[in-house]
Amino acid sequence: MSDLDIKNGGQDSAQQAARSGRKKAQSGSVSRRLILDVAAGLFSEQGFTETTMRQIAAKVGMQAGSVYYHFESKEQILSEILSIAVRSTYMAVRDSAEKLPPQATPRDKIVAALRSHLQALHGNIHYTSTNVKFLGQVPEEVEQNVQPDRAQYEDYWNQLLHDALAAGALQPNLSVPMLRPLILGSLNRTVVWFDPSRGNLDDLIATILTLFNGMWSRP
Amino acid sequence: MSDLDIKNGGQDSAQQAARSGRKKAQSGSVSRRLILDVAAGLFSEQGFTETTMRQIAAKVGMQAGSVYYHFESKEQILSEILSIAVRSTYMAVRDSAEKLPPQATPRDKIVAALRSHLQALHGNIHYTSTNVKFLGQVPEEVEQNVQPDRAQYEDYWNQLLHDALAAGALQPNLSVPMLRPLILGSLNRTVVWFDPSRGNLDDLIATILTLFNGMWSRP
Amino acid sequence: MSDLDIKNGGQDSAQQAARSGRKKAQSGSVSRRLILDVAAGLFSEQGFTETTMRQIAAKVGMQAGSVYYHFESKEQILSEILSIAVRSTYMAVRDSAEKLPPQATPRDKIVAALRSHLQALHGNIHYTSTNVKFLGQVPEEVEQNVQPDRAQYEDYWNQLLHDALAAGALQPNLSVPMLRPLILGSLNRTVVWFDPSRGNLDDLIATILTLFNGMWSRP
Amino acid sequence: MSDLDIKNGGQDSAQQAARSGRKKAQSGSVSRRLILDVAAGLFSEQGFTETTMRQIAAKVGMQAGSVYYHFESKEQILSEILSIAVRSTYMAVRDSAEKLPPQATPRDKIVAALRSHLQALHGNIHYTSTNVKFLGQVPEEVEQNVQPDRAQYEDYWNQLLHDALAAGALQPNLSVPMLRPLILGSLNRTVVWFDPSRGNLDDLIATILTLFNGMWSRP
DNA sequence: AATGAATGAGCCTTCATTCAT
DNA sequence: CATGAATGAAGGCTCATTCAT
Repeated sequence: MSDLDIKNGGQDSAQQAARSGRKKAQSGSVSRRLILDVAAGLFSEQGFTETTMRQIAAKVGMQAGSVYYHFESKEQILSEILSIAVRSTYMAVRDSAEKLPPQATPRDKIVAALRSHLQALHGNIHYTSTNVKFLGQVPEEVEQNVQPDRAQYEDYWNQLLHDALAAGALQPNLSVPMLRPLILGSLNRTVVWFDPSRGNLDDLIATILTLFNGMWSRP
Repeated sequence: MSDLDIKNGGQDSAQQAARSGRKKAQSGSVSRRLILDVAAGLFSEQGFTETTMRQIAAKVGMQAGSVYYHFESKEQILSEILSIAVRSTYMAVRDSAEKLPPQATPRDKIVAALRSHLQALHGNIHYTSTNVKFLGQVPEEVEQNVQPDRAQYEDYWNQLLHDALAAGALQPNLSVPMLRPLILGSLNRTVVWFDPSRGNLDDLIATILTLFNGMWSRP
Repeated sequence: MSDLDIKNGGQDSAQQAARSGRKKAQSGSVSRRLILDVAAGLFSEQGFTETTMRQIAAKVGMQAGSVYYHFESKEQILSEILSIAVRSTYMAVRDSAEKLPPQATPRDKIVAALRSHLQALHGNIHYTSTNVKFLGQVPEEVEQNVQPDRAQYEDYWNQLLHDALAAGALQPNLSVPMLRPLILGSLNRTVVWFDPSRGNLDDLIATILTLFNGMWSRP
Repeated sequence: MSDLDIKNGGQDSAQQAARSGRKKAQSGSVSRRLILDVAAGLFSEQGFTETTMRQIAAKVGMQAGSVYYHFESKEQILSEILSIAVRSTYMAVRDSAEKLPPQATPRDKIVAALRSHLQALHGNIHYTSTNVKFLGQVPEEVEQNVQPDRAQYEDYWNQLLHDALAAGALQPNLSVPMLRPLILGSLNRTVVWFDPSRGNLDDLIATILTLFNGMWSRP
């Protein structure tokens, strides 16, 4: 299981529910989203197992049993949170890299992606930190559910790095399969120790860019 | 709560029991150590809450109740695992940095510490990954118990980096309070994705040193 | 901790639920009251610690876990039983003493209280004997909960006896602080050995009045 | 189960152990008596079930397992405590009543017995209060063990009262089967509320004699 | 859509007891 | 005599989940 995450956010979680055709309510239910938000907050603070359905329900303002009208299980809630985290990060990162002017170099793209990943991470912290903190510790079934989303995002970074390597922008002795999880893991780990309300996110980004400066090939 | 941890861990107490040929009292330590090893393995794989005392006991080959002869609670087991992880890592890192020849530069020391931290991390993976994965998610009481050990290790790294900064070895715009958790967090995160049985640890170290090359001041 | 307690107990809350034809909320009270009744019976027969939640639940016809929907803990159940015992006894005793005609003497009041205390005691035996048997042996927390109720009832008897003493109805050398617990203790102890189904309660009362006849001042 | 208790003290508890012929040590072991004393203290303070073998052992200064060298079970300990309580009280009461001068009246005897019972009760409080508090709540097997001792003591009181009744010393309408448990119950209950370190035992006796003055036939 | 009530499986922990040494 | 270590049964309690209303 490698380190990478987040993106593309939730558009087909509704489809998913539709596909599975079961009773539950669809997409846009306000309650549904509220439950996800509340759950993401609790999961990221206390952990998945440590959070009870009753806690979630209480914070949403309903009874524990009522949550089951919107979700089939606690795991399904987690599953959707993780998907949202991965997809939304992916979308943000890809957008910021692709919207660069045509003359942007592979290095420019990577830098943009890096910055954007960190911004998405800390701008959506309940969802993303749930995702980051529980990587490799979620129930089998949930993992399988998010895996495709993760893979897609990983692939995007692989491509970014491959392009840069092919263009001679990276130190030639670097290997993408080692570099990608290393970079993403470093970024993701900031979720554990960096508090945007106490430190400046731009400072963090600057520090990371300085530290990682060694990856670029010397001119 | 910043990111840092681990080393050399725990073999001592086993050796200790072995060395001291004392008949009784220490013999129990065998069970004790066995429980810790087994628990560390299960915790790091499944999570603390997800691991049951019965699982631990079964793997050790005893009854669940029997574990309580050796430990007061499940939390105490976790607490000791974390302490072992942090302290052993600290010892290993400090030893490797301090045993350098006198003419070693601050940069040499940091490089040695980095390498040693990673080796300790992956050489004692059950203990260290329990520590790394659950940073910030352990029960209050346990956290308080390990906190002093964490702080000591953090301080050691702070000093290492401050010395280097004062000696002009680091980029002058880097700040230690940001750099230290960033570096340690990056290293620690490898616990989640790097598998020494599938990749080469020296390759990982080399890649990290290349990536982090940007932190040193240019000659 | 002195000796005193109990009365008229608990039928109220049932009546209350019945009276108020409210559809919901109170319907749960049926289970609640049933649990209290069953628990009181088991506690008084076997003891608090000796009684298991599973036993209570089984006799009520539910699962052990279900009891926790109605009560927070086993101790809370005990706590409510004791309160019901003490309060109901108090109410019964006070009512019977206060409803006497205006020309009733202090001695008449005490006799009425005595009789009423015994009737409450044996008319609500599960609750009251739980209270009597465990006096001074209940968990700290529970004790604190019932203490105010006990104190109130004790005070009532103190007043009864003081009035009689002041009116010259009692032997002048008797002291209320010694007399009150002695009398109430004697009455309460009947809970242990007197079985109304085998002996006649009025006979018991008559015997007690004869035995205690020494407390009144000789004409 | 009626109310009555205590006497004759322990003489054949040794015989008992001998009879049962099992491994355990006999009679006079210092440890044995120490265990009984400690256990009696803990039982009377905390209750039987609430007291653990480890607590007893710790207070005696040994390991839990070691207690089993002296006693076969926790219940056996309780059993012996109860026997000691009942027998020692019986002996004290009988002695004080029988040592009266020949011209002593039945009433004199009863008064002496009453006084002596209270003195034994509060002079041996750990044993006697264990006995008094747990009346009717001890395990079946233990109850059967003490029952003969109880019966013997009850019979002694029955005889005392019958003699007095036959001699016209008591109110003729009193019945012994009701009077005896009532008297003994009243006395025993003092165990719960009377603290000899805070009140004077002679005052208590005087108060009781005044209160109970109604039982004697009027001259 | 939501709730009150209950289920049932499982968890951590306690504790009397056993037994080889 | 005594202990260290372990057993195994049980206990209080939690919690995801269900379901009739």
